[in-house]
Amino acid sequence: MAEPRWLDADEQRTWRAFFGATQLLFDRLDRELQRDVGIPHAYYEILVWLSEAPGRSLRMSELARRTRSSRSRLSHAVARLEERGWVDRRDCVTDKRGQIAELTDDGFAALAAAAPGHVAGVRAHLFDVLSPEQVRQLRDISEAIMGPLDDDAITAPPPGGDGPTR
Amino acid sequence: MAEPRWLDADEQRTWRAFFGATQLLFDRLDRELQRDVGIPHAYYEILVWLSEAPGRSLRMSELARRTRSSRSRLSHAVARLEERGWVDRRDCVTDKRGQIAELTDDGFAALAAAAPGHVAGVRAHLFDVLSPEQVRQLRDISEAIMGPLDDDAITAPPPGGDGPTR
DNA sequence: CCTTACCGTTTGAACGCTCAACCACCTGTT
DNA sequence: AACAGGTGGTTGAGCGTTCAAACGGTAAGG
Repeated sequence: MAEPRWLDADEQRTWRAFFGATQLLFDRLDRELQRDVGIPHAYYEILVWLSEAPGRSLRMSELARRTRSSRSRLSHAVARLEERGWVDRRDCVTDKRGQIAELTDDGFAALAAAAPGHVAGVRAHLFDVLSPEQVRQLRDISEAIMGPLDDDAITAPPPGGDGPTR
Repeated sequence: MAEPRWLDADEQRTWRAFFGATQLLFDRLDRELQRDVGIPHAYYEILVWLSEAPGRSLRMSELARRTRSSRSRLSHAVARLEERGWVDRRDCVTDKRGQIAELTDDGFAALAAAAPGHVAGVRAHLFDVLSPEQVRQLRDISEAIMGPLDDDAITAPPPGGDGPTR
């Protein structure tokens, strides 16, 4: 194990600010959504992706990919949304293993009711506190971070040496 | 409710990038920590704050404030860490309602073992993919976001903490 | 004192997420 | 045709977080 390279004072301040900002921001948005619509943000994302898809429907596996969710997580989530009557499940014709999730009219209505408030929250807590220049910077920074992580190898680490480091 | 001001194409791209980046980054760090140490990042934060406090101990309420956690959440978390033998609870002398959480030697050792890997992860997935200029920008952006959301800001950690740096 | 309101902390139920099975189906090889 | 290995999706147990309720302790006014 190599000697650790600690964060210097500047890096630590940046890290704490970044960590705190994202924690506060997403906590806040999640809480607002929970209060106004009664669902967590992850469920809202599912509704959004479905609403934007042709036929308001997507295969489970594709929906999982887009929401960056595990299949298991999505399965549980769609089950909940189905209980609420906001999503329907039907079999896939071309692949009998497949399931297709479709947004119901009630689900669409719920999303339409929720969206303005949520967008207002994103605007109020994010875009309104940044300059146009900073918004541009944030996009570049985010894409730089996302790039290396977005490899679809999000699953399991290679079975190689399992030393405590990594 | 007034007419919603939707996100334009640029804002949407920024929002999705930011959302995706933070989701991927924190998921990854959390997963690494869970695999290497067997605790979620929130628990790691508790250990860090305790290690930096004088006497390696803090009142529950103060610890909750610093970790931006609800009292309930912290209570559950400390109970778990206590089961593991990494934290002790004792009564507060000056206020009989109070409880004081103290990091045990085992807890300190666990943190010392965990920290290098975690810092390496933060470096690899965040700082190493950004230019120095971008790091500076990210700090400013984060502080701008955090400002309005942080109801009771946290003053810098008291001097003389003896913890392993983050 | 006694009351009333507030504060610090804990508790238990409900819920979302993770992880490790598991089943059904598809695909390629022989 | 048959089989092996991979893929799509679900299930249930276990854990962490939230929420509302509870309980003892403190503080301030009569």
